[in-house]
Amino acid sequence: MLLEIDHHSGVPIYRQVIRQIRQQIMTGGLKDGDQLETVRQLAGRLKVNPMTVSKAYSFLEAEGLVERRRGVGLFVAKVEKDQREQIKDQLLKDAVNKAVVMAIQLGVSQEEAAEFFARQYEEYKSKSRR
Amino acid sequence: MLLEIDHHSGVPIYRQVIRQIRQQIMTGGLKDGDQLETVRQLAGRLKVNPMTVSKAYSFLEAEGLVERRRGVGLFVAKVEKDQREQIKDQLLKDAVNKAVVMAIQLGVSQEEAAEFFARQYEEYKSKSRR
DNA sequence: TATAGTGTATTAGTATAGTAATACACTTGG
DNA sequence: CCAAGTGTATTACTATACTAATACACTATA
Repeated sequence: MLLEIDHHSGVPIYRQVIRQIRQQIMTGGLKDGDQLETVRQLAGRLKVNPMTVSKAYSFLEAEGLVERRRGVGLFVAKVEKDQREQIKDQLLKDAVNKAVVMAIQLGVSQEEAAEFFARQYEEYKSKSRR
Repeated sequence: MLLEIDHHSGVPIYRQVIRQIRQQIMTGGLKDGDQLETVRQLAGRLKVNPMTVSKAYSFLEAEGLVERRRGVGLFVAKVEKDQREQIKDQLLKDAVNKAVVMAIQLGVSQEEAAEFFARQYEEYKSKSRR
C-alpha cells in the first residue's frame, strides 16, 4: 500500500498516517479483515519511530476503524455497514462544523456558504483528477 | 462591547478574542474607524495579560481588519468594501477547505457533503436563535 | 515639555504536542 | 517451549504554543 509522508509539511506524521489509512478503509482500498502494515514495517518505510505509527493506529482504533489482535497485528475492523457510515458521519460532522461556525461568524448566508462549499469541492476534485 | 471569554474551553484566549472582534467587524457591530477597546482595558476586563490582547490585535491587523496608530490605539480599518469581502472570502475558504478535504477523503459525494453542510448550518442557526 | 495615555519588544515560565529509545508483553509456529 | 514475530507502556527529549512580567517607545494635550 502506497503511503506518502511529507516530513516538512508541518502536519504531524501520525496525523498524515491516520488520514491516509482512514481514506483507504473508507474508500475500499482496505477491506474488512485486511491486515494493516506492521508497525515496524511501516515505521521503517517512513523512517520514523515505531511508536509514531502505533500512535496513529491507536487513533484509528479509537475511531472504531481498526482492531488490535495482541501479538498478531492490526486489522481493518469487521463492522456493520451502518456503523462505518456512522463513523464517517461523525468525522465529517466534526470537520464541517468548524466551517459552518466560521461562515456564521462572518455573517455569510447559508446560500452563499453552500455555493462556496460546492466551488471548493469542484476545485479540489479537478485538482486531484490531474 | 460585550466579549465573552471561556477560560476553561481549551481554546486559546487570544483566538477567542480574534473571533469575536472579527465577528463584530464583519457583521457591522464595529464600523470603519471605530476605536477598539484599549489593550489594557480589555485585558483588565478579561483578567488577562495585556500582551495576550495585543497578540489578538496583531492577528487582526495581519488580516487587514484593523489599523494601528502608534501611541493612540487600534481602529477598525477603513477599507474598500471589495477588500473586506476579499478578506472574508479568504477566511471562509481556509475554513471550508478542511471540511472539503475530509469529505473527499471519506469518499463522500458532493451532493451528500453539501446536504450535510446545509443541515449543520440550520442546526447551528436554530441553536443560536434561542 | 511633561504627563498620562496608548501599544509592544523582549524575556521568561509553563504546558502541551510530537517524536523517539528502551524494555517489556503477547501470540504463533516449529 | 522457545524463537521470531507482533504491538506497547514508560520514559525522556525537543519544539512549539500560550501566557505573563517588565521595561520601553510613541502620541496627544494640558
